Amino acid sequence: MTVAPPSDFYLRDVLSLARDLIGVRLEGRGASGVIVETEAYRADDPASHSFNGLTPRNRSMFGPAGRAYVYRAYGVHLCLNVVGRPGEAVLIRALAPVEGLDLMAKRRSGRLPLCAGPGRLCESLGVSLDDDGTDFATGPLRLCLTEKTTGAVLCGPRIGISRAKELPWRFGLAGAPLSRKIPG
DNA sequence: ATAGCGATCCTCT
DNA sequence: GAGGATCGCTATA
Repeated sequence: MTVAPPSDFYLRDVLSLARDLIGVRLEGRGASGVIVETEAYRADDPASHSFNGLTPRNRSMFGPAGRAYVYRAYGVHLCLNVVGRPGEAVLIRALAPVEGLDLMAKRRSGRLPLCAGPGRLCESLGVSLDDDGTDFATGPLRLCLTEKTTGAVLCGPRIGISRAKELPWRFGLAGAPLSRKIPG
């Protein structure tokens, strides 16, 4: 039995949301994993896709909370976000694989790691651009609070951005398979 | 271990 | 026309 987060789970400060998504299970298309790494992108944040206002690409960031914002990065990979308050979102950067490891490996053509990295986990879960705007309670990708994994949560600077690099808005579960180690 | 680089293409200026 | 919220391969140490 799975329990979706209450609707107000997403309607708080995005830093708090990013921190609390650590340990939550994400399932999609025959595979699942526990979220172990996230990044927060705030409305007043120069690194956020929403910083310059509503555009066709980022419209999901201004839509209802608790939905997906999926975009293509570097013309190659996909990245998956959880939408919070208007203009705010949490990038899912790594999962600890739980179910459907065979399917993940097949989707990844055997390349490792399976889910450490935003592009990798999208490939493992079969995320597509069509998932943009879908609801995490009822859509093809679901978040489950059941048996939330707990542990020490570290934070450090975000990865791969050129602006607001210094802000410690990346969160990771200690000891988990992260995309990159968090110092400290 | 770390660094460099190409892939690939869409979005926004 | 520039520049990515990345990844995987290659080279050098």
